[in-house]
Amino acid sequence: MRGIEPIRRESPVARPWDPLRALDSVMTLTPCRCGQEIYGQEDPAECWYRVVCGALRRFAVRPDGRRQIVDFLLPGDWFGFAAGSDQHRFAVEAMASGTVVSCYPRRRLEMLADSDPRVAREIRAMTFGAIERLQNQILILGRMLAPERVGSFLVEMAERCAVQETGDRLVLPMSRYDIADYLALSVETVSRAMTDLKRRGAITLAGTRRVRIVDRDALDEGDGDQD
Amino acid sequence: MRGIEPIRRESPVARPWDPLRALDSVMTLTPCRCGQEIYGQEDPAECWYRVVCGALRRFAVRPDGRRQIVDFLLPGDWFGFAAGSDQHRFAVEAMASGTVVSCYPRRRLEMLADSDPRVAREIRAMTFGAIERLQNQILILGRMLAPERVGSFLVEMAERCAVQETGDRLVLPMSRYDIADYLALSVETVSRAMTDLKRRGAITLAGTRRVRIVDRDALDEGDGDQD
DNA sequence: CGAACTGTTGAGTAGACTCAAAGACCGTGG
DNA sequence: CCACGGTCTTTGAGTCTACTCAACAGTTCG
Repeated sequence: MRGIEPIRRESPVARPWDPLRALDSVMTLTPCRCGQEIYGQEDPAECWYRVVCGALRRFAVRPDGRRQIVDFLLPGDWFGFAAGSDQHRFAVEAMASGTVVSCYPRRRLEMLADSDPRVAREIRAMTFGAIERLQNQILILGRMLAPERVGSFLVEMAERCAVQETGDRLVLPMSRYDIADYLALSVETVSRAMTDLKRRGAITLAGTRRVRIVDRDALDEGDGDQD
Repeated sequence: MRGIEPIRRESPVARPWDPLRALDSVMTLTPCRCGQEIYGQEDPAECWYRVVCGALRRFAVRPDGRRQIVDFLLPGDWFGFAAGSDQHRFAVEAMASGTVVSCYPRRRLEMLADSDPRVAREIRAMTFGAIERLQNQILILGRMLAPERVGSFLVEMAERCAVQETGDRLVLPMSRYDIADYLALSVETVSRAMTDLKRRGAITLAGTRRVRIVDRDALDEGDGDQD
């Protein structure tokens, strides 16, 4: 079972009390095949989820059939808390084999939060994390040029994957199609932008998903005007 | 002092306990001139805020000088809770004269939340509201054609302003420039898209900010292929 | 080994951006 | 009250980016 060990985003350093430990009692683990649906668009929202390992995509399908990805979910990320409503607005699917998520019955979790302020704090922290991801995506979508968008996307992924130790080497868990549907670009444009960044010397590629970030500033400042 | 009466988004119907009442003790009211800054990008995040009346924009300014608006804030909306960090990532400015916001010291609010689960619930509800707005903006930015984006933006504003009673009549609190910076379009394109939707019969305009939605479906299905 | 999927590259087109200018609207001050 | 300056808004002309359609290379998997 290599590569399926749980990963905690926050390193488990001397913390007086681990909120996740307390939630373990109401949690169930679910392993997923690649492409497997966790829940569908408009399914009832009965559980909150947390990525243990692997990667997932959260998306909506428009009436015209176009798919729009709203979030990529990595180990440690929470998802599935529909805003107030009892219904999901987006579907969630595993992008990698060996993905495992933990499920927390919503009612139980809310009861726990009512009885223990530390759980409530943990829930606040998790929603703030979700807000940060959404804001980052909006900033990325606000870029006008395709290489800028792809570049800042790579920077965000690098930060989320915490690749400081790996020397800015990064393995993308998603396909070009996924990136295209996340950035609101066509696949061809994503591919061209990658080639562009490579030719420009901002990144190097080993295979299609193994990216090494060479010039971080060139990436998120856009393809810009520097020489 | 006409037009400056507080507006609650949730109608104050028979609700056993009003969480906002409990927060009033730590709250201070701040009236703002049009264009006035509530806080700046990277200011320390000491307070959370709530819009009492008026309208504000939340935005970032890029290194290249372009402004990107991340959220429009209307009466009842909370803002200013920076994700975990002690620093804001965006600036907030009033868009209308007669705007009033209420400020809640962050530490105090968190202490209140720890001692009263109903306050914690209220905070959860408010963050879910923020998440919903961000997701809507991502869905809008995901549209490929300018008239689609402007159209779905108008639908969202109509829903947020709760114009059911006014017969789909809507007064935009923001300029074309603000809309452009929200939709990641140029001002000219926003203007052309408006004229387009008008010519198409999806909306009518009285002045520049008074919009009447005639054909809602034509708006958020895009400019589409129907006839 | 073939089929399906993923990824890259090319050619042509359509939509959005920039630059430019003119018209509408607003608040101010004479 | 009206004239004025400034901002906001609209429209036009030309350029450029990204989309679509198409073909081909590389990979994975049955």
